[in-house]
Amino acid sequence: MVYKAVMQGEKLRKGPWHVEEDKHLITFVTLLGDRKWDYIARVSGIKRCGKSCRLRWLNYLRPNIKHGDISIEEELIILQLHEQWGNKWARIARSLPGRTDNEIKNYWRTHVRRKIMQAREQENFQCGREDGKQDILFQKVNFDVQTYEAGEHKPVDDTSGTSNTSLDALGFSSSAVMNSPYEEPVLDWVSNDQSKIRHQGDYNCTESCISYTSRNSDDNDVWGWSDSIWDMN
DNA sequence: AACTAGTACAACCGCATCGGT
DNA sequence: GACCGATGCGGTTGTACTAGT
Repeated sequence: MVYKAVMQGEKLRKGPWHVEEDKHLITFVTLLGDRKWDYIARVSGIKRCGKSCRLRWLNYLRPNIKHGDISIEEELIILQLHEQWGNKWARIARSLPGRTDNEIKNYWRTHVRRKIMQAREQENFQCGREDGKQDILFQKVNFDVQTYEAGEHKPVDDTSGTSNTSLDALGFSSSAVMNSPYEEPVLDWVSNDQSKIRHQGDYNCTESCISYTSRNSDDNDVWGWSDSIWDMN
């Protein structure tokens, strides 16, 4: 592995962390707290800069970090909050216990943007499904493409008293959402959705044609858009 | 089996902001 | 108020892994 192991200044390491480094870092953060990173880097003997130590701790070693797949609830929250706040990953991460800004950012880039591009490719047949319906998340990512690429985000209108989009339409049972640690954000998103659709000029569909296709099965490949069609350059 | 392309994600970099002096 | 180091944040890069051919 040649992860550009360039030494910097006085032999500061770069690249992937070794188990021993992790152990060292955990020990010293436990002793000294997760604040004085330059100090920790110096006294611990870890040949890393404080910044690198902080990042390793926050994104990987910190207790209560959730590793593993982003759940559908979490994804919905990410979509909603991104729509509200734009690329404020740290802020979004605070609404998702155990998830880091880095993880959410990566997830957005690798999963959601791909869907956005797919949505864009299919713009020509919006609402063009045989049954006259359009996938709800398809609509959302289709919406997000404008806000993301413009580097802006539109505040979500207050939707008091507007919503009735059913959770069932999103493929969730109400109880599943209610029992979720993310209950509020999910419900907020659901309740906001109709007004968003109304206010979004590019939405061609009304709520009457909203549908949701389940992600977690082989039968529906709404998420399985193949090929990387997102090109940053 | 070997190669290639695509994907996931850890880690780095640069800039902005904060806090102490 | 200016300076400076530390910290936080978002964007980007590089490598490992996986699936397809």
